[in-house]
Amino acid sequence: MIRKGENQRGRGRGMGWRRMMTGRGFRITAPREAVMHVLMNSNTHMSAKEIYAEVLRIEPSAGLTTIYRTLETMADMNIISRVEIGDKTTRYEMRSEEDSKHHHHIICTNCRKVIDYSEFSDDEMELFSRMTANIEKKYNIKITSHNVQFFGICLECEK
Amino acid sequence: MIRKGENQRGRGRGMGWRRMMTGRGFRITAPREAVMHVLMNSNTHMSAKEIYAEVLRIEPSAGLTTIYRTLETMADMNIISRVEIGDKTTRYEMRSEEDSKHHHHIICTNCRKVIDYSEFSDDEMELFSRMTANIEKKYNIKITSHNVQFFGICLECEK
DNA sequence: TATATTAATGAAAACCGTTATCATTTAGGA
DNA sequence: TCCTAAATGATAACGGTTTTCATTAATATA
Repeated sequence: MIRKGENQRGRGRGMGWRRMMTGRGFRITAPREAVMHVLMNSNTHMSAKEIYAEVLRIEPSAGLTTIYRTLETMADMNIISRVEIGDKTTRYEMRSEEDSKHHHHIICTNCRKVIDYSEFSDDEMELFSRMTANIEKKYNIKITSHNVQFFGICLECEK
Repeated sequence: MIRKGENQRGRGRGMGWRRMMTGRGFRITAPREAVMHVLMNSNTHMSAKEIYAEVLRIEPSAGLTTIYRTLETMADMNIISRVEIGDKTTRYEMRSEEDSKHHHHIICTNCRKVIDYSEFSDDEMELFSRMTANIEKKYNIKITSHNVQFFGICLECEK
């Protein structure tokens, strides 16, 4: 059982979510604590069902519906990020200060494994902001984010 | 009714699909003709259901299942492209010679409208091939394709 | 601290895009 | 023209997600 406020690995980091929630009139509940706990202690991109399985170990009475609702809420508040990798399952990952460092995904089209890629060179950074600016001007649209995926076949699947 | 071989807008272009199919032992059937006809005369990214609705006007006896199978087949053969825009529906677009020019998508997160973006400057092109090479070396993985999406709010949704 | 208010929850059913099953039809080579 | 495997269409199944609704519980307030 988790005592509220307690958080081994996530101490300090990623702790702002409670304030973000209460600040917007949302309540701090046991299922929400559990979901955040799981996500903060995970370094992979988890599906709702995977998160649910972990949450059950902490909050055995939790329902899958609530997991979906919590993830939706958290993502809308930019506390976590949705990750789409091409199968029709939405995955999620933390987005606390440092973790939110912008990154792209490398996806194995065979096993759907995902590798994060965040070592952007200066010209990569610059090019993307230039592309964004170009698009905004040309199409008169406000770009809020972008998503870059590289597809391939990973080592294990290759052999 | 469509006569086989006839194709107003798609004349010449995109006509190679029959050969690609027969060459690989696939048969030319009425539903397949209809799906290709619809896609060749469309300039938007259509879902299976949208394509089905159009196909019914040409081949009223066609079944939705066949549409899904045809799209799957065509996409696997690189005759058409799958387009994922974040809702969980796969969309498709033609991929004949000129049309297959590599392009990215700008997606309105409100109405899910998609704008194609294909004006790649030389340094954009070069940067992407450099990124690809970097990733292949660093992660020892063979990259086969990439996907770039820009998200924002389109003009109509903005007002 | 007790209470009232309303957000949040969990169970169940509904939903929606897509896929599997299977008997029937048909394209295209013999 | 006939044969045979490929393709089809109807139906049911599937998997992820959302809706519904009665119940529970977090927090503002007295």
